[in-house]
Amino acid sequence: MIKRRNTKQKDIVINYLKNNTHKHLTAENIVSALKKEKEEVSQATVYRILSNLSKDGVVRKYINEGNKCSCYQYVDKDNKCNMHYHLICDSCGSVIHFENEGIEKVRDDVLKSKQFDLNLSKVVLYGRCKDCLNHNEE
Amino acid sequence: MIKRRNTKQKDIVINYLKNNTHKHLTAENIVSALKKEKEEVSQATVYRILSNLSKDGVVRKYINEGNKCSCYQYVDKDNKCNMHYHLICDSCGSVIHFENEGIEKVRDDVLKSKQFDLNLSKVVLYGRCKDCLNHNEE
DNA sequence: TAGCTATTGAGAATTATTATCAATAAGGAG
DNA sequence: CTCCTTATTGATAATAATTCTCAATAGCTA
Repeated sequence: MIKRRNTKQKDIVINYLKNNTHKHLTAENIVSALKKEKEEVSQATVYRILSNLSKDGVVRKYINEGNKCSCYQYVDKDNKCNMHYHLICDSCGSVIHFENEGIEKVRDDVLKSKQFDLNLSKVVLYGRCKDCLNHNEE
Repeated sequence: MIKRRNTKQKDIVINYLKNNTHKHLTAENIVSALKKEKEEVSQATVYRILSNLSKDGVVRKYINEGNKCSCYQYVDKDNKCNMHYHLICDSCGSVIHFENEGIEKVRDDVLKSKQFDLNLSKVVLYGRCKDCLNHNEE
């Protein structure tokens, strides 16, 4: 395992993420926000830091919520905003938020049988939304 | 809604997908396989056809199972291979297959409350695998 | 303080996917 | 069957998110 060092740039990025736990931020969002705040962190470094933080479980990476780029969010267990799930329509790409306790049962099963700790705040499920079921539009 | 036309190219791609329902194929996989079979379908067309079929629900698109490119699979309800779920480790990217009936309860709830038809054969859940929980490696 | 090496910055490189646009062909109307 | 509208195709350029390169810098540990 690689030993991480604490750097000025890493602090800046983490700090920004901590102040925006209610948002899903892209790497580009972060880069331009920091530029506006005159914080000096290069784009490549932001990508690298996000990649490391994601591996370390400090931030959560969301892929494909309609966009083609990934979003990141600071992991904050006390934050209500983290505790919704996402339904994504395979047909039109729309995203619906929902809450459901059934998935917690799944988590227990997975943890026991597979020894896999399911991240409940990052559940993304696919299917077809009401509109697309009705008119089969695109 | 756009009216689709039946074309030689579309038939070729669908046919190939139907003969490989047990695999998760990338666009590139399909292009090169068809080239090997001397079938004449251009790369751009394969991408377009896959995009259309995905919107029409004929194929299922999987994003990010460790790779950076998307995979496609023909939707075949009688195919056992379609009926497993995926656990993806946020830390190391490894993919674990599992089966669990608990998710079907979630599906019922979502269908009732949100009128969203959850695709049970495309459930991808994130978390941390046993190995990463133990040694926190990357 | 010295030394090892993780990290950074700037820019180039990579690569999956989409857009462009003229040519072709599907399929409905007459 | 023929005409006509327009979806589709192919070749290629364009796009854009992310990764790579590599020399310079700066954490950490001894």
